Amino acid sequence: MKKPILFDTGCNHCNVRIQSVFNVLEDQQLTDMSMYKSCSVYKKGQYVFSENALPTGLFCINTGKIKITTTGFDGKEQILRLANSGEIVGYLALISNERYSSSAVTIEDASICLIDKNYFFNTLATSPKLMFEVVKKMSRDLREAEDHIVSLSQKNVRERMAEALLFLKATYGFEADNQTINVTLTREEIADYVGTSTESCIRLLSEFNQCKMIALNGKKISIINIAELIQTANIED
Amino acid sequence: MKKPILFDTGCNHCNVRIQSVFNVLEDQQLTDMSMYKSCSVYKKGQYVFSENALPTGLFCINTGKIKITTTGFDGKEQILRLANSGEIVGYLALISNERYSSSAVTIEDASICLIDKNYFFNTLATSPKLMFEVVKKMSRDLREAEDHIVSLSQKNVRERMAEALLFLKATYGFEADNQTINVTLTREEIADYVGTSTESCIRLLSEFNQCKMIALNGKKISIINIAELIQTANIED
DNA sequence: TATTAAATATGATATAAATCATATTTATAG
DNA sequence: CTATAAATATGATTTATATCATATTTAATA
Repeated sequence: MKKPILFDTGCNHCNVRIQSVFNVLEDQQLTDMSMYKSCSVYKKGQYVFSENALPTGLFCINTGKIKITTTGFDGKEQILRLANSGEIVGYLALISNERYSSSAVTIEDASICLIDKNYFFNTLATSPKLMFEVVKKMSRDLREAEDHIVSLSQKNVRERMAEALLFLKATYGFEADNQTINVTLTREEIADYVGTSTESCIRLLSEFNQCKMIALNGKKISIINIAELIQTANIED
Repeated sequence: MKKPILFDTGCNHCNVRIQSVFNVLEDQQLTDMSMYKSCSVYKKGQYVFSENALPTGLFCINTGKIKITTTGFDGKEQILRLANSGEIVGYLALISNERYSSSAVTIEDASICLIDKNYFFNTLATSPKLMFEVVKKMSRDLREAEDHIVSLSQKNVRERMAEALLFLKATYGFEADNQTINVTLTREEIADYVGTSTESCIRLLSEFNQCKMIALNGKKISIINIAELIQTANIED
């Protein structure tokens, strides 16, 4: 489980700190934090943490993308959340002092820092600002989970698929061409997020492609007609 | 929107404070809190707060039961959470400083306290213990939401229905007879939690009844064979 | 580069569950 | 206590979507 430590520029110089919950810390606090974290490189598909393991700290994504998955009832994978650089992952089990209820797997090469548990808790206790940021992060995640529940309960697969594409765009943005979603997922992974079968996922993507709502290029998905995609997703206003 | 204030025994004497997040406060703090809260009586079916409204404080259930619902895409109701006495409700919008994304409706006569927003935030800022309790509450809710997502994604209606009955039992417990679930919901409300149609809900309950897993008496549901219900729910171990 | 495995694609079929329809029972309100 | 509405119950029908099957393409690995 040892990961090669690539670089250890201090957290105060971290290029994603502005997007992270640690944005509220003082420079000195960030310098201190550097001493209680280690940064590791992960190849695509590697586990960052695993279901049932005990947390030893908080993960913070420096570069790369991660999926948070949990194993369902017949071993079927469920993607609960997708995370991008700057985001913290694995805070739930850490804070509630439980084993991980989900796993984190890189969906592309990544470098991820692990902040020591005790150090994090101490900082949390002495920095109400940081605590508040963490709480806001939890609020967003909970709100997102609730939206997901409503979708799964009330929308059909077609609507959820359109919604998922918009969600991917919102999470990872576009590439330089301003229309290709900046993440590479297999059809099966998309299906595992949408809550459908891989075949249905493939069929719907291919249908959206024929409707000229999206364009497909291997695993890359481009959004051509976002207005129609929003309409297909049946989003409230 | 004025509610008759029934009683105002201080929070330090509150009979549900032991189950609540405020359990960690000192007696003096609870006495202080009493001055910044008002307690109101609600009849069954009344709104405690409504989607899109702005929070003015934190609700804490003294007696009674509440459903947290959100309106889905064709006006269909989705039950996101069920709360019992001692629980705080409406904390998400309050903390993240947003409008309510869901409504709270009493499912039986209730008395509910409203703790002033500013007072709550001040207490939160000065009591790391309370903050930690709130965070733990959020963690539990998020964890529960994630479990719900996996169920909705991967289980069929029959499994989810069995799971919902076990969930109701876990949330509200049994009545004195030790087998009747201590809450009264319509079939439609159960369907709105499970994510199915009212008819399917009715059919499944009636089927479970015929299988002698449960017994039905009007709206009251008794669990007769919990082992088989667990098996039907397809719960992991 | 050859070989194997994984991912994508698409058709055919089965089935779970929604929808529609209509009684019947139980609440609610006048 | 009666009238009216709401909730429960069940049958018939439709439909969305999973599952099974198999081909093709793409990626991984030796």
